[in-house]
Amino acid sequence: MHWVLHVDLDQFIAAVEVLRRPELAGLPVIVGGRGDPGERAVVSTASYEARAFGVGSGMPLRIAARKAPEAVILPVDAPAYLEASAEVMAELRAQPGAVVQVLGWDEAFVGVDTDSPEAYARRLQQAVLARTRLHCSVGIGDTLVRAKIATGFGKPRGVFRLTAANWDAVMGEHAVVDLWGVGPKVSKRLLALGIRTVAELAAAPADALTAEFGPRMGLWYRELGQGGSSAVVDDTPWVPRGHSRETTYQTDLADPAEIERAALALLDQVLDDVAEDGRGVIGLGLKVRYAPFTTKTFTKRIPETADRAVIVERARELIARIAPDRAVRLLGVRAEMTLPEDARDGRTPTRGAW
DNA sequence: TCTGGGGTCCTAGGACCC
DNA sequence: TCTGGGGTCCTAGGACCC
Repeated sequence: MHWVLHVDLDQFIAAVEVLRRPELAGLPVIVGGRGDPGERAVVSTASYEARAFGVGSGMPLRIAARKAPEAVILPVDAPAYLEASAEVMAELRAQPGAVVQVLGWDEAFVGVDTDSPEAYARRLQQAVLARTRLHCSVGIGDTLVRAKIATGFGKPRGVFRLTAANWDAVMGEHAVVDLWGVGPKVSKRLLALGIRTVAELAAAPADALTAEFGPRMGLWYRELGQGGSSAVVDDTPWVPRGHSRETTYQTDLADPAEIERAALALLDQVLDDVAEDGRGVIGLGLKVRYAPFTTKTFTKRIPETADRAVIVERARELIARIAPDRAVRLLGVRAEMTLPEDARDGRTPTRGAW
């Protein structure tokens, strides 16, 4: 029988840091920003010991340091995590019969035909541990959505199975926000329709949902409430659609000339990233956060044939739209890229892989 | 509490064309 | 001046994920 496994490394970033600093084992460890709690930055990952103090991902580093004064705070070292991630994914691909779809640094779907998915999952955990000294949790499902949600019930270091057989019993009374792809905003709009639980979403009339969310998303949310339908793990290599760089400045920028310089510097990095992929630019985006928290985005199409000088010229047109009299806290530049020939049929895995 | 950085996809509305 | 229906492209904004 075909199964979808969802593999998720436990406290991945913190675990990688502890591996190379064994003296940190058992201590509260927080990884975020440049490791300086005095700066504007947030927590990337906290170890379980740090989580016991109420520290969690996305929390401002300053607050985290206040909650867990004893914690060791480390800077983010992306290349190290990327390397560890590659080892993990290679081990997943080495499992017998495994089709692997990577979702991020620390998680992947594994499609496999087996009669005992739990035994397969346990062997997979052992293999990953033996190769990387990292622990993971595994969700087993008959759909991608169920496997993904199952993992949360298996943490840490566990295995949990979620299928059509126990979906209602396990998830029916959960709030819709516990579903993968339903956040606080959609949750609120659903509540306004009288839908609070997963079971209520699963049974909601389609026309009410499509009226609120459109034909595509409306039906998708209902399917989500039912546990999803796709069970296809797609190992087609991921093709990035674009690149972006974003910086929050430690002190707000007020001088327009300085703002322009900062934006052009980000653009330079983004264009280097695009060039590294050997692709062209078909769109530009400029994101501005005026202090304190108002964010605006400007976008522009770019002819596929534009060279770097032309792209920079178009970018200047966007930069010129930044309000000259407002302090800027964050700038972000995004480039949308041409798709390579073999990816233009829309078959590459995206969110549509569901 | 005071909010990072890198991504993806969806929708609405206006411009423009036939 | 009033005016249908359908299509595509562009821009802005929203939402979500890790």
